[in-house]
Amino acid sequence: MDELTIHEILARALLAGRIPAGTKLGEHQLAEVFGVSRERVRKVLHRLGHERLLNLVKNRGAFAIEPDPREARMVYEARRILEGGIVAHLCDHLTDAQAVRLREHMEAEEAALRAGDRATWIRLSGTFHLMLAEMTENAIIVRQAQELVGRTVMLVTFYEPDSASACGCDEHRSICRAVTARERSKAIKAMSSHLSLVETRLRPRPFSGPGVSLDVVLVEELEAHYARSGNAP
Amino acid sequence: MDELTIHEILARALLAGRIPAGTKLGEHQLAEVFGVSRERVRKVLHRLGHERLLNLVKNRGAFAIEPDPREARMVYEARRILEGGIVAHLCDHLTDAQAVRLREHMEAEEAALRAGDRATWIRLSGTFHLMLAEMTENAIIVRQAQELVGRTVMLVTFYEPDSASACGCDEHRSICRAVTARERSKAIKAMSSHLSLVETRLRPRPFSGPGVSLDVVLVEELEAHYARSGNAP
DNA sequence: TCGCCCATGATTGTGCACAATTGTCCATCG
DNA sequence: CGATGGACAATTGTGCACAATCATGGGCGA
Repeated sequence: MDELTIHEILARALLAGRIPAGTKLGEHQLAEVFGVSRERVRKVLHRLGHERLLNLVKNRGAFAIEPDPREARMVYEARRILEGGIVAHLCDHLTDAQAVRLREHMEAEEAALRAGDRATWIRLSGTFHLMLAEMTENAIIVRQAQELVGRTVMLVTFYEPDSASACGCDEHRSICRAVTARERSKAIKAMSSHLSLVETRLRPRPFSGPGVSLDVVLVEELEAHYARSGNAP
Repeated sequence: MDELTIHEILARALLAGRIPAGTKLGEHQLAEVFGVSRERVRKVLHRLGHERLLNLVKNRGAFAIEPDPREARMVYEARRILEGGIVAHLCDHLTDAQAVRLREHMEAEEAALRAGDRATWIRLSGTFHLMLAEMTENAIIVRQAQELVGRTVMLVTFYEPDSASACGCDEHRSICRAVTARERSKAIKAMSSHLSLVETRLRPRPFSGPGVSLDVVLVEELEAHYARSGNAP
């Protein structure tokens, strides 16, 4: 069991909201589940803490972060600023090929929505923002956008555990129109109001039961990982 | 010697370009200089590697990153995107108090330039961009901007070891004007062209001699740290 | 009965010793 | 003379044992 693998599994589980907020991730516990030594787990935990996916408390342990409304507002505002910069940049640098890719993506999104394929629609809707970031062809910006989008997904799964709503299609459409028309100010405003709308769709979640135990979740994630890439225990 | 202190000293030395690019930072060596155990240094080194201030090579060690032109272009473009988003945001959210602070900063910059106080001017010129980021009052954006500005400083000290040039004053002035006038598109263009100008001022450095040994540099940084905050060995 | 204090158990932090990997140098062979 | 192979030295990675720290619960006193 590689340490990169452990990191990937935990990060994926955290970002997908599989591990309830506030859950304590004990070093010994994780070491036993993954069948590795404690030090291996330690390094991964510290790395996840540095990536703001876990709360590290000195001499207490690592806990899955519990989003508070202040942080949610901060994340969404950061996205408005960063992604506003992205679309402004794209207004000046979008290539024809990228414009085609954008249009194709929009059509796929709308087709999935019309066809009632909710799963596909949610997935496409989520990758739209990352797609815009990738079109800057700037690794730094892509990483920053990924980090923010990841934290957004955590927020959504926390505040809306059931509905798992996606972005509005027409809002994406208007962003695309503004970018391809090279209208900088309009693109920024479209992106900003779109993200604000997404933010207002968040509702304070009624209650968050502990659900199943952490061990069970981790074993599930472990098996899911093996199912994804070469099933070798 | 706290581990946070070690991290701060090394980060500061790296960002200021005091440690020549490509320098190997051996764990045993650092442990001896700081008078701590090797594990303490290890953790700091890994953290610095995760912050992209060091190149970590498995089973080889940690090396001060050597900037290549590709990375320089990437950093400056990322700054154009991010800081473009920042000024666009400020166009809509700048308070009167912030506008006053901006104007005061500009006047201080120009005063230092007129007075020939080069050191002050360079410092003020460097904090201008961070000041804009802080005015978003968003911790995430501030951190991202700090990271990019830090890497820029590294690039500048690498490519222009002697001149240590700063930003152009009138360029800052025009950015301020556009922001306070709430002219979004003009502000973005001003920031973008300003950063492009700064980028073109970089010259491929003629030669990078090894200079003094790493130990000497570190001891200097250590003493500088003690001089800054409570001189206790 | 309520509140405080201390002992105890559990969990994380740290130093140390050993294992693994890599780079280098020298000898030997083609 | 150049190339290749192996052994050695140096450095990093890892597991283990112990120390430090914090929550918990029971006992004692007012």
